[in-house]
Amino acid sequence: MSAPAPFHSPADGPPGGHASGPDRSVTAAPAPLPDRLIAHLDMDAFYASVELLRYPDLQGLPVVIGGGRRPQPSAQAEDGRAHAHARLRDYAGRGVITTATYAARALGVHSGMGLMKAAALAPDAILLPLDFDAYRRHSRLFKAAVAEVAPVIEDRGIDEIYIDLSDVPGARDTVGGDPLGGVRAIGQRLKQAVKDATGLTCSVGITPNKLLSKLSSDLDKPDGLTLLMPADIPVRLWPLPAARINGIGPKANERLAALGIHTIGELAAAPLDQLIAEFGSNQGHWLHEAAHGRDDRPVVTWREPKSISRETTFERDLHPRDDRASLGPIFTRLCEQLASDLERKGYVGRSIGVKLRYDDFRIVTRSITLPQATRDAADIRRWAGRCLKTVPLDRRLRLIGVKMASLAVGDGHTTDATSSAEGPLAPHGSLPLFDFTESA
DNA sequence: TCTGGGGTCCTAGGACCC
DNA sequence: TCTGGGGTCCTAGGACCC
Repeated sequence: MSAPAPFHSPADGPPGGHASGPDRSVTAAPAPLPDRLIAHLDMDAFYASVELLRYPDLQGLPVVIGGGRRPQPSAQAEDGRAHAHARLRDYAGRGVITTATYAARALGVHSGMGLMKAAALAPDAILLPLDFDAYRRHSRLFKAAVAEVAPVIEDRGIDEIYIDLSDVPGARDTVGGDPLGGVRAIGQRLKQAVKDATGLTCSVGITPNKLLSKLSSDLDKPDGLTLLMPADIPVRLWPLPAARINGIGPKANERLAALGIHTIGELAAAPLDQLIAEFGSNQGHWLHEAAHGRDDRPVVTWREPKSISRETTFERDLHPRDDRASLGPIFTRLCEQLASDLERKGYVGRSIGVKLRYDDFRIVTRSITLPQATRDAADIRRWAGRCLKTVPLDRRLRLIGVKMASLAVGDGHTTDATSSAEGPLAPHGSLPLFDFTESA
């Protein structure tokens, strides 16, 4: 358990050894290589690219991957030709785009967009369902290929990784008078290894830290290789929108805009006091450091999971009372899936929680901590049911989920103490409460 | 006819303890 | 006869990311 905080608290102070401001000028001698050389490698339109390996005839066409829970309505016979694929216009349901090919992005659709909305923009785009097994297979392949070149890898999900190149042999070699020649060659080797192993392209950024590398891998997509060193920050970083910084989302971006801050350079020039006044000490300091390209988070090769969860969005909103007959079995199945996930991964947990999303998109959560860890499906179901009883169930639900936290490595044979308790939870207010968890 | 599923981390208040 | 003050655990909500 060595998960570092993603942001540096003010107590950590700024990382040492840096000049304090935007005062770099062109110098005659090349700057020495930084202490660390960190790569961020991002697969290009990953899910879509894996699908194009399978359907090469779709190359260059607008294709979106995504899906709802409904069967593809007009997926005709699987005769393997382009006309067999569903079109976006035929979709009906609640799915979102997971990945869009670059041709589809040119039509204005992007990941996260609802498929119904995307269909209005690009009705003729091809819609392919998700095939997670295939994506996981290719994910393992590209990560293994990278590990052959540079073994210190931090997993950031199915399609991206950080790689610590600091101690890779040759990384600090000067090639043809270029002090970055060695590290550039390693970047090219990484890309070639990924291509050889998977047939897929990726984009790589190499810089002194994770923050800058993440930004840089995005500067020349697809199939890019971008090196960015501290002296490049004013020219290459500061013109970018502040929201390009990993960790500045829509909310923070709006608050920055209200301060008249739109670019990373404007953020770098903002008085620290002003940022702290607006965002608090922690985030204020972090914003300031980030805008100056400073980040000393290490590349973390393994971390224990903190929680494991299952959730599902219904095809139509369900009422806790009227649709009790549907909700009960769905809820039970989520608990069983969660129990089997815990077993497969070798964890038990002490904190069981539920999550509901109402039809108006409001989310409520409830959780309870048990005296003993468990992974038993019936235990989970029982305690999650107790949590549900404390939630107002007075309007339709869009989503329900179950989560286990406070995880520990374990085999699940150490406890049965929680099995039959009637517990401490009191109903919430005076709202009508329905228990759809008990079979009628 | 908006808006998936699986995660991480932070904040903030209350309980409880020394 | 006010006002303590840290530290930790628990719970709920929210921002953000892939």
